This record gives sequence, C-alpha cells and structure tokens, in this order.
Amino acid sequence: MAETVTSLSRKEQVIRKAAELFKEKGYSAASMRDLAQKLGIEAASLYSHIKSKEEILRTLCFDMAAEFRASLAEVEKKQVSASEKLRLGIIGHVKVMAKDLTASAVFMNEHRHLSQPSLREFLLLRINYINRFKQFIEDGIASGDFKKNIDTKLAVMTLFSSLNWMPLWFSPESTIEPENLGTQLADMLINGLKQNP
Amino acid sequence: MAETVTSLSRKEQVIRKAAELFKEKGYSAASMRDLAQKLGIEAASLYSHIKSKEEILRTLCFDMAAEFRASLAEVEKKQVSASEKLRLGIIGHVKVMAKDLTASAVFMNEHRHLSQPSLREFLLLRINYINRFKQFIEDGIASGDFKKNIDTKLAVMTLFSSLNWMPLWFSPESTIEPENLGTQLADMLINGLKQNP
DNA sequence: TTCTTCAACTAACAGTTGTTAGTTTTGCTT
DNA sequence: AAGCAAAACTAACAACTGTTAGTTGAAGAA
Repeated sequence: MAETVTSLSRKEQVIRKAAELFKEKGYSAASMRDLAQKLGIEAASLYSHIKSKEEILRTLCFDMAAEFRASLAEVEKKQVSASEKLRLGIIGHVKVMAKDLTASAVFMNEHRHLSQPSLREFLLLRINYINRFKQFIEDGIASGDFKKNIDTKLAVMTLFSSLNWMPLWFSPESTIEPENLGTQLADMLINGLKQNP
Repeated sequence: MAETVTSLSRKEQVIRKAAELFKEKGYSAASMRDLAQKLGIEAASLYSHIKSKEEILRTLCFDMAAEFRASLAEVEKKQVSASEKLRLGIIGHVKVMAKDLTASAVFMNEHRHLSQPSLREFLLLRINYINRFKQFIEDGIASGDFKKNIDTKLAVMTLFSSLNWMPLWFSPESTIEPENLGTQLADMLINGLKQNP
C-alpha cells in the first residue's frame, strides 16, 4: 500500500530529526516545538505521524536494542574460542553503533526517560545483553585464555563504558572505518584480560 | 561570621540534594519544586540560598573540575616514568570520583546544560585535562613503554569513557575500595598500550 | 525588651510544556 | 473534474516551569 510507505517514510523522517534533537539537547530539554521547527512545520502537526513524544524515544531505544541483540546472536552461533567471541562481539557492537551514531547516542544517554513499563523492559534487555558478554569473559577465564584473577563485573562494565561513549566523540568524517575502529578497540580492551605467556 | 557559616551550610545542603536529584532525573527533568520537596520546603524558599537553578549546576561542575585538576597537578610534579604517571593519574581520577559519586555523575552527564559562557569555559578545562593525559601516552610511546602504532586519540577517549561511567554503576557499599578499583582499572587499561616484550 | 538576621512562607508572574479537536490545503488516483 | 487520503494548519487546554516580591515566625544579640 502506497499510503503505508508514504506515512512510514514521513514518520521515520520525524523520528530521525527527533534523534538528532534528543542527542543534541537531551530528551527533556528538547521540546516538541523545537522538533517541529527543525522539520519546518507546526508542533501540532507532529501528531499526524506519532502518538506521543515518548513513543519516539521508545522506538529509538528498542529499535537499537533489537539490532544489538541480532548482532550478538550471530556471534554466539559461531564455533570459535571465547576470546574470539568477545572480539567479534565488540566489533559487532561497534558496527551497529556506527550505522547510526545519532540513535546510538540517544539509546545510551536518554533511555532513562522512558516511563514504566517500557523502562523496566528496556533495562532487562540491557542486563541480558551485558551478561552474555560477561559469559564470554568467564568462559575465557575457564579456558585459560584470560587471567584467573579478573573481576568480571569490573571488566565488563569497563568494556561497555568504553563502547558506549563512542557515539559521542566519534565523527563519521573520521578516516578510521568502523570495522577498523572495532578491531583496535577490541585489541586494546582484550589485551588487559589476556594471560602474559 | 556566624551568619556566613550557617548560610553556607544550608546552601551546601541544598546543593547536595540537588546533586542527587540531577543525577536521578537529569538536570532538565528535575524541577525546583522537586528539589524543594526533597528538602521539605517551598520552591520559592530555595532562592534564599541560591541565585538560580543553573548556579547549582555551575557550582557542582566547577568544584569537581577543580578537584580533578588538583589531583592531576600533583601527579605531574612526580619524577616517574610516563607510564607510571598515567597509572597514578588514573588512580587519582578514580579517587576524586569516589569521594563524591553523586557530584561526579552530574559533572559528567549534565554539564552540557550549562549556558554560555560557563559551558565554553567548562569545555576548555576539560579538553586541557584530557590533553595532559594524552601527553602521558605520547611520552610513553616516545620512551618505548608503549607500542608505537597506538592511535592516541582513540586510546585517551577510551580511557575517559571507562572512567567516566564509573559513578553510574559503582556503588559505595561495594567491597572494593577506590584505591584498589583505581589500580585494577589502570592495569586493565594500560596493559592494552604496553609493549609485549 | 527591642533589634537584627536567617530561613521559611504565600501569592503571583509570564512563559513553556505536551497534547487535543477540528479544519484546510496538497497532490495523487480514478 | 471528483474523490480521497496524507499532511499540514489554527486555536486552545490545563499543567508546569523558574523566578520575583513582599511578609512572617523564630532565635540570638544588644
């Protein structure tokens, strides 16, 4: 149906501009009138396309979450060592972020403005995702790839801290490619865990 | 003067509660009426103690900034290798954060809501601080402590990403002490830079 | 007791917020 | 040319925003 395509396309346009605005000013400080102005329309006109301000945030957060999960599921299927899974997981995470740095920044910084029950659901997805990375580290310790005396919680939080700030300082005009960036990051972060043989 | 002492103490009480609120809800989503309620007074009464909402944020951000700078200045004085300076700088940074996790979280997440010219001033302090850490890394490369092919910008951004998220997940009830946490973090982050001899 | 100072109060302001209801314009399809 | 749906519009709402002006009660100093 042409109608669906058209309306979806306009709706997505609204959501993309909203993502830019949310990243720039933060969700709370960004008003619907700001958003409307960016699109050259009146604030009330936005509601032809979206149900509420929060629906935009929900869409942004959960769409990104789905992409991260899909990327991780691919890695888990592979028949490789735990440390290699960790490496591929990191690269995958970076690639997903690089595909949409704006949405990634919103995903990471603004999700807390979701109201219940969306917030609870989001946090559950998130902790699950993190725990699966933590599992890679624990498996790596068990197999002797990684040091025995690692604080796994500390390690995994450090890992995600590094990854999640990336969209705030990485610029798409940079000469470094996402794949390359992911590899460098993975090397840097994993070397701290590895045994020194 | 007794008056000054009393008013300062009450003012600081207001600022501390504000820090909790700003961390919890974000600066923009936190209203002066929320803050007043937390203190058990009316919103208008806050203005006996502070000039404006933004003055609170300014105080929080610049007080933290001063502590970080003081800590770094101490490290730079020492007569040790670049990699050791980096290590001590990281530990110092973590210790300053651990002294006030709430203010640290605000410092890191909410500073962007400062208006000009405070924002500009803040960002200049920040870039200066980061560049001095970057210098440690470059010195470490020059002296052969660190690998030659390191992307120093990437390395320093990764470092601060890890450090800056800490106040969001570190809980004061944790068994791990700040000094110990700082040491572990420093080891983990620096091992990725070191030569494998 | 009277004076002073602090820290709270009430009342109100002008502006902004997300959102709604109902209407008009636009551009394609028949 | 007529009909239709998408996408915009105007006008308005109730609630909330940071902040001000002026006032009052309590506590300690003179």
